[in-house]
Amino acid sequence: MATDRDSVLEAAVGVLSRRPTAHLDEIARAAGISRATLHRIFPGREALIREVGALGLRKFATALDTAEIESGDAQSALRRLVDAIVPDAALCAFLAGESQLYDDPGINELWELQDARVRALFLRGQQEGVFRIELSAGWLSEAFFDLVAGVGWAVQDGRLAPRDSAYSLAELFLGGALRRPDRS
Amino acid sequence: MATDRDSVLEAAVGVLSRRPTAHLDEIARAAGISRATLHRIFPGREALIREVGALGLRKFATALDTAEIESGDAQSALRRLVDAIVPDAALCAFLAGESQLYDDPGINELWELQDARVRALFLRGQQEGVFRIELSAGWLSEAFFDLVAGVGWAVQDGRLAPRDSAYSLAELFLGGALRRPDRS
DNA sequence: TTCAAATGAGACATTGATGTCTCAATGTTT
DNA sequence: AAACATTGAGACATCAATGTCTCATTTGAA
Repeated sequence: MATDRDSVLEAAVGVLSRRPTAHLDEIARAAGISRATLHRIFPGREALIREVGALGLRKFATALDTAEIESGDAQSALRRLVDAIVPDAALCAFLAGESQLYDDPGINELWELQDARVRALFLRGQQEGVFRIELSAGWLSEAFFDLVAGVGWAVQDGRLAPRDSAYSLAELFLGGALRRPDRS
Repeated sequence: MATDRDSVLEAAVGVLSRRPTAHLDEIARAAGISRATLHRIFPGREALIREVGALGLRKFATALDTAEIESGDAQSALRRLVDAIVPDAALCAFLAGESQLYDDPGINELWELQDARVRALFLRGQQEGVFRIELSAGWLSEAFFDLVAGVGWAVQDGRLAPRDSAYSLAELFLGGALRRPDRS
């Protein structure tokens, strides 16, 4: 089902999430195609970047669906989300770094939509008494995304083992850095 | 004491941390000088970026010094670090996003130095029984920096009130998102 | 095998940012 | 006031990346 376009986009992410200013030459080489073909698929750099962003948001939305974040208790939902999103953490890292993506109205709208779902998850968790209410749902949502992007970068650069990534993300975000003195 | 160069660099951070590809025109305007003068101070774009990076690392090192992260118990040290670094969070956001900065050996060495100090803080905290040992000191250090950068972005874009930033950062990182059921 | 489509390699033009220069205007020192 | 230094504005030249084109080669289908 992964069309030709998508496989090129995947390769582009690998390059662009590290160096957002990489030349088209480099992206084409990473995708195993020539610059000419790359240009035949995507009319230009701008279009390519936009498509990568759209792919990222599609995958993000799919992860939210897969995790069924609207169901069950909020903590389990968030843990499911972590598991679903970690494989695409590099894509999130790209989304986080490419702030100019959000100049595009279509992209921005799609982002707002997914972001609202995550914020709603935290709000729900706060109402359920699961998440802390001293921190705003907006900040929890933003910080979560920052950490997902951080995982993406760390894994790509080999500073974090992929095996550990979901655990490290979930434990730090949910439990914080402090050791709990009262683990019954 | 803030030389002319530094005031220009501060202005550059404001622009570059948002849009890393901003033109020199824009940076010059933000600094209130002409492109010609900007060019007289910094020989070129590359030099400017490098200087911004160096300023960021200098400020980061100063924050570590100010917070005396090598003294006292680890948790208090980290809280002092949060207070010391939050005013320069935008600079850290720039450092986090500009990965190509670390191609420069001088910059990279300076970064490694400061990063090692932060890692040592977490390691010490783990040995003191303050920080969780299930998460590696390296990951704690990286995640902390990710959140500092996240605070920088959020404050710059008006999504987080500067007043709340230190509290939000410290509480989330140290205590996590979960409400503690057993707060005696 | 043969024809059609897609691809890769490279040449070339275009474009936009950067780097360099001059000069008039402003500000500063003596 | 006069000499000096600094700045801003603008006109170029330069350069690197992108966009466009052609053509030989490969691939795939009939």
